[in-house]
Order: sequence, then C-alpha cells, then structure tokens
Amino acid sequence: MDDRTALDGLKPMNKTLPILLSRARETLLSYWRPKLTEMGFTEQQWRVLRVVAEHRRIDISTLSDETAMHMPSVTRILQTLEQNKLVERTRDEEDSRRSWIKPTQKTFDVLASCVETSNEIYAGIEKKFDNNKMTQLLTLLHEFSDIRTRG
Amino acid sequence: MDDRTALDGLKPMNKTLPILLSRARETLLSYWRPKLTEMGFTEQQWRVLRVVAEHRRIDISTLSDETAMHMPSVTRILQTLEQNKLVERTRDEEDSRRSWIKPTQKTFDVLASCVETSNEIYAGIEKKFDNNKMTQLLTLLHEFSDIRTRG
DNA sequence: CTCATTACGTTAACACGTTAATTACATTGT
DNA sequence: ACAATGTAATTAACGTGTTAACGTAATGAG
Repeated sequence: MDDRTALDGLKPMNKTLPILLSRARETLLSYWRPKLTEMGFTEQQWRVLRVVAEHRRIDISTLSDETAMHMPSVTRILQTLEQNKLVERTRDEEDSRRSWIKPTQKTFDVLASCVETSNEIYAGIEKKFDNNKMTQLLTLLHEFSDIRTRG
Repeated sequence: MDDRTALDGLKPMNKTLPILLSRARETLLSYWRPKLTEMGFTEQQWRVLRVVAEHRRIDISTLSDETAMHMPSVTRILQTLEQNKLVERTRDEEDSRRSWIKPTQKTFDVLASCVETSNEIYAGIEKKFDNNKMTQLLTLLHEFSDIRTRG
C-alpha cells in the first residue's frame, strides 16, 4: 500500500482555482471558436487586433499589458498581422526604441464584420449566465487580479 | 481620419472576461511560480502530478478531463514524468487501448515536501482576498463552466 | 463473420507561453 | 563626457495549446 498520508493537507484539484480558471476559459472559447475559425484568427491574434483598434496608436509594451500577453507573443503575432496588412508600424521620432502600432482600414472592416456575431454570442451566453452573475464574476476577477505579487 | 464607427458595438477589451481570466491566472501563478521554479516543475506538470496522486490509478482521458488539459499535452507531460520516475504506466488487461497511470512513492514524497509551502501560499492569498470572496469566485466560475456548448 | 463505426492514445505541425539572453537606444550620476 | 544603469523590443530555446491525422483496438449492424 502506498503512503498517501502526506497529501492530507492538499485540496482536491477539481475544486481549485487554476482548474476552474482553465475550464472557464475553455467554456468561453467554446462560444467563440466557430467564429474565430471561420475568420481564420486565433484567440490571441483576435485579442491583439481588438486592442490595437481601440487606440489611435499604441506601443508594444502597453499592448502587451492590455492584452495580458507576454511581449514575445505580441511580437510574433504583430509580425503575422503586419504581413496581412492588419496593422501598421512606425518608429517613434524621439525615442527610436519605441514602435507605434496602428490599425488599418482593413482592421476596422474585419471587426465591423464581426459585431453582429459578437452580440449574438454575448446574448447566447447571457441566456444561460445572467448579466448580474457576469458582473459579479468580472468584479471578483478584477479584485483578485489586483493582489498580484511583484517579485 | 479612420472610420472607427463600426466598433461602437464592441466593449472595451480591458473589461472583458477573456482578459480578466488571463490576469487572474497570472496573479495566481505569481504566488506559485517561485516554488514551482525551485522544484523544477511547470504549472502543467504540477497539475498532472497532483491529479495522478489523487487516484490509485487513472486513465489518460480522465486525466485530461480532470486537469482541464488536452490529451496531446498530457501525453507529452507523462513522457517527462515517466522518465523522472514520477509516474508508472501499465496497460489494461481487458481493453488494450487503455493505459493506467499510477503515482509512485517519489510522487508522494515530492508532494509532501510541498504541503507546508502550499499552505503558506494559500494563507498569503487569503490575507488579501478573503475566503468568502474566494468561495463566491469559485462558485461563479463553476457555474459559468457548466454552460459550455458542445459542437 | 465482415465491414463500417467508434473510442483510446499518440504523432505531427504550427501558434502561443515562458524565461533568459541579446540588441539597441536613453538616462542617470559623477 | 562617459561609464553604469535602465528600458523597448526582439530572438532563442523549450514546453504547452490546438487541431488534424494516424494507428490500433473494441463495438455494432447487417
């Protein structure tokens, strides 16, 4: 017989935050995946595109922060998007380390073609998980995110 | 001037569920990463190990389900863990498609060496995000996960 | 029994996550 | 001035996410 007594101090994984966060993400994606696949974007490319479109111009560090993605990932994704004319890049005049990323008309066209479906998706979700609960969930997630440690 | 009118129907990304889920995961990991790095495990390897240890034996499909990871990832991780003697594998006698994964004494030793730190980490989190909120959050995430679409 | 179907698990290919190292440029302090 | 330090972004290397295809074994209808 194995010695499992050591594990008495650990909670069952299926009730822990990391697993539930993964499942929640997977559930959310189950609503979006068909549309993303149809449009030929990954979830992450879509996120970058969405955030870029919200700004007249944005630098890569800020973009990384607002998409909640690491800079190396953003760098790779921007290369793809730039090849497809979905973003433009210019260098800052004063600080030549900094790049400015700008949306193109194609960016807006692609997003516009998705607004209707986007609303349908959110409506579909709200039918099963009402807006009150969603607000609570977003608030709690926001509060939790704020307790991050640095170091 | 660009034509941004198309975007009026879309919510700001920084307040949407996908971003907040990513941030929450990153916050949680910020508490665990030092210990995981010290032990030489990735978050995912740790998850697999934890779930394996909860069962006398477990097949790979179930393991995939309980870790909320796709089977190809589980397959890869098990290869690593098996090389390090952290799990054992046997074939089912009746259904030779099925593999059974079993924890080893080393598995329990490693987990035991982590129980204390684990409790400290949870205590540190609870100091900033009380148990009541955590319970609410877990409940809401669980409810949300249940609305997943199939297809 | 036979053939199509379904199920378990792996492999393959490409995109992203993660960390460290690197390049290039800015800033600070003395 | 200039060396030291800091910052923006990329590259490199390896592990995981994701989908499709594959190999093999069980199952079920005719």
